[in-house]
Amino acid sequence: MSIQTRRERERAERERLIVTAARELAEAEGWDAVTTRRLAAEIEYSQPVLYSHFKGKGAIMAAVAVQGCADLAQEMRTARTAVKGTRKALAAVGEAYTTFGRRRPALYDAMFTHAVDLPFATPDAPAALQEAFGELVRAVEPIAAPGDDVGLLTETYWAGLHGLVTLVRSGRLPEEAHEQRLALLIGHFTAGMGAGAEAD
Amino acid sequence: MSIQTRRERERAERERLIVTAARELAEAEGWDAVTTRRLAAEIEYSQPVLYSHFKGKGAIMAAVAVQGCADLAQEMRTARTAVKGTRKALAAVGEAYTTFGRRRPALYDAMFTHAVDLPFATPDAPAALQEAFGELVRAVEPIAAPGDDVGLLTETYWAGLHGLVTLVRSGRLPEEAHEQRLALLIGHFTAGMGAGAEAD
DNA sequence: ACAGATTGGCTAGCGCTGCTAGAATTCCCG
DNA sequence: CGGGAATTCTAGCAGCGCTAGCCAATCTGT
Repeated sequence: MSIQTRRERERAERERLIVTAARELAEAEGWDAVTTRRLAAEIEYSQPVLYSHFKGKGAIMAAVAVQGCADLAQEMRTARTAVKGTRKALAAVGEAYTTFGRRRPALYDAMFTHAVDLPFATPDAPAALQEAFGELVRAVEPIAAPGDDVGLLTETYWAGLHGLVTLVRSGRLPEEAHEQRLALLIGHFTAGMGAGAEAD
Repeated sequence: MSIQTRRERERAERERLIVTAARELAEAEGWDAVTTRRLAAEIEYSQPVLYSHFKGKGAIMAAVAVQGCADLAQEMRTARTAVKGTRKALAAVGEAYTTFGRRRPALYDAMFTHAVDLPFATPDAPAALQEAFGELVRAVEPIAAPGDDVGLLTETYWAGLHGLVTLVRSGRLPEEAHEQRLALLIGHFTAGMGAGAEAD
């Protein structure tokens, strides 16, 4: 039994190594540079080893994406709990989200841009995904009007943030006015709130 | 001179043929199916002919994207002028935009998702791009508050629409509640308007 | 402790991609 | 009708994701 567990442990560690190498390579040189040959060289094994861990390159990217979601969730939580007030919390989370997307573009692409067959909006989505979405929900929920569906409202806010990130990153929108656009988005989502709800 | 012009005319026609074939193939089977070999077979020429017209596959996709922008601009204009009232106009354009994105996903990807080196937010952007954005501006401008920068507000609205389209299309958001999310987005963008501005 | 079974990794290769050099053909003009 | 220019095609390069089949190291049963 000890031998079995040791092997499983080593195998799990190698799997972690693959995912880490893929993420680092992608963040350093973009996903185009992440080829199975290059990745195999990076982990100092031959190509077929990758396929004994993952079904293919897409599955490796999916694993990186899940890891990235955990990172994003943590950054959003930190941002949200660092400020006081519902309006500020929504802004902080929005800021954290877009900053993440612009600071770690390759990771962001794996998570939200590239086609990747992960279950997303279902109960059997990976925990990290649900955590990240949950952070958004916690920020949006306080600004929802009485009759609003919080889930749908969160998804809509998410879409706004995602649009800003992707359009800026792909050069469709100039980078410089990003903060102003983000402020506009947040402003419109908090416009319906009661005026005296908080002391700014 | 007559011969020269005839050749140029034939050449221009073949270029149109390439772009059309690329668009149709992409819309029928996705961009992965649009290989240079396949495209060459489709137009009944050999591969290198493509490279005498375009710098590479990316340039062909860019040409398709520009053509798509013209289509989108027209559909948005039709939608906008078909209704009366600023709020309804904004909704109609948003609806037209997202419908376009979901009805012609391959075209939409070439325009707004895939990396393509087209000048976007500059004066030397292709006319079709500026037209499409101009249609958005015309719909957003009436709902802008006095101090607002209309351009930035339009970009923000665009980002919201783009986020909705891409997240739904990639399976990150369930398709069914799309209309409700769109209504939420539009609602928040028109929330600041004076109540009696129009008769619904 | 040793023979046989099993696991696991590697070499080599398939079919495909975007793209291009150089041969071959076609066309125009004198 | 022949020479020169423009144009198109054949053939191939390097690299991609992925996999079949061999080979060595390891574990198991006696």
